[in-house]
Amino acid sequence: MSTRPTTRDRIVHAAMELFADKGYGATSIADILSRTQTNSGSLYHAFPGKQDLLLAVLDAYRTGIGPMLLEPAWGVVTDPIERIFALLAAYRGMLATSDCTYGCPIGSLALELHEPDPPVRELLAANFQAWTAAVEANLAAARERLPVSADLPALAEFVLTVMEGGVMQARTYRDLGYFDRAIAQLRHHFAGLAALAEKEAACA
Amino acid sequence: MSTRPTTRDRIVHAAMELFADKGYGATSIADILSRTQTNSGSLYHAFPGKQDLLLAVLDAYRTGIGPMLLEPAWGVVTDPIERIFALLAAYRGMLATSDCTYGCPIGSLALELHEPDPPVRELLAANFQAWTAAVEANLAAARERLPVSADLPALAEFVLTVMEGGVMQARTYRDLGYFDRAIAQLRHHFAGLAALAEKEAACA
DNA sequence: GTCTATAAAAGGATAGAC
DNA sequence: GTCTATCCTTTTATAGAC
Repeated sequence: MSTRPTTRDRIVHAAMELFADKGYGATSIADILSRTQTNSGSLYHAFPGKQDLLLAVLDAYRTGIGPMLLEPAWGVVTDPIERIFALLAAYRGMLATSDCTYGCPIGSLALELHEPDPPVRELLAANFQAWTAAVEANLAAARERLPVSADLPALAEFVLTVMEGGVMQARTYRDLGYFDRAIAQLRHHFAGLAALAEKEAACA
Repeated sequence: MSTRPTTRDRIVHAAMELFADKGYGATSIADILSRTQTNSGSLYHAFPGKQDLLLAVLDAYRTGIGPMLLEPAWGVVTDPIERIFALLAAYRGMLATSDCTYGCPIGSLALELHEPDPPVRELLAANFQAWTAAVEANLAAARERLPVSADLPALAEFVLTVMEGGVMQARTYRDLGYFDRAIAQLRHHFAGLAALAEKEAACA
């Protein structure tokens, strides 16, 4: 099943790391070649140009969101609301082990690329969508604990909103406290929704 | 009072626009020279290098936050909580008139620059801090309408969190709805806090 | 599919006259 | 303080042998 990675895969993997670490524009082809110990001929054999490599990277993030992000985060957690906060805790862990340098690579690219070509923008959006869809599925699983008026898609988007905004501040201040306080506010938000739902249940 | 702008000021102004429009890395010195109709000698006479120009831009944002952002946004609004949402509405307006392209220039730079030199990072943080301080002042003015347990600095940070996260998604999807729904969730959050505060007042 | 060599352009920055 | 001309490096990408 697990055969040795192709040169193409090694290049994509190195590009993922470098784009996350330095940004797309600040990563040169030479950086990628040096990290993978390949020559430009190999890279341009696999990809027409740098932007196509970006597309491959964004596609890898999108298809990897389950096995690389969600499944590890949800290992032992089964409660759907807690799974949402376990996902957020995974981002906290990445910030923590990187000295508040590594946040959300998709968010960084989304704000770095100001006028991305349509295919790039679509893949950025597809990544966000896959993320919020996973959150929304958990919200749906906890439907009875939320007010009937709750807009689940909007609430799932809001979780992403808070994660990205918290990551941005934690990175800027190099202080995990900014992320933690954002998540704490989100906890309060969910607690308020749960209280509303209980009140509704009592009146039914 | 208002004398003709110096060449230095015209360069800073052009750089503000271009950094917001294309990003720092994607803006070349030649771009700035062409927009200001100046020559490289003038730019390098005013600034040692490109990064120093970035510092001047970030400083201009910081000192301009009152007259350029807060005061216009707060023109007719006096209620402190509504002033917070008027500020958010100002960002909505900028997104709307730019086809969801122009969001928060500070946030974009904060995520574009992955390892900014300390002075750059400090100015990014100072911009965030000035913004949240203005929000926090409004929260303090509405102190009696918020629960005694409310953490005003954390709540002010949360407003920034939601704004930045909402801008990111609106820009990525090129859809203002993502921003609007984030703000609507924040409205609910404030409504919940107000309800808590009223309950407290009744029990006192 | 991978190698070396190199083209072709763009980038930041400098020199020195005026 | 502004002008022109230019240096030097980096960058993306290509050519063609193996």
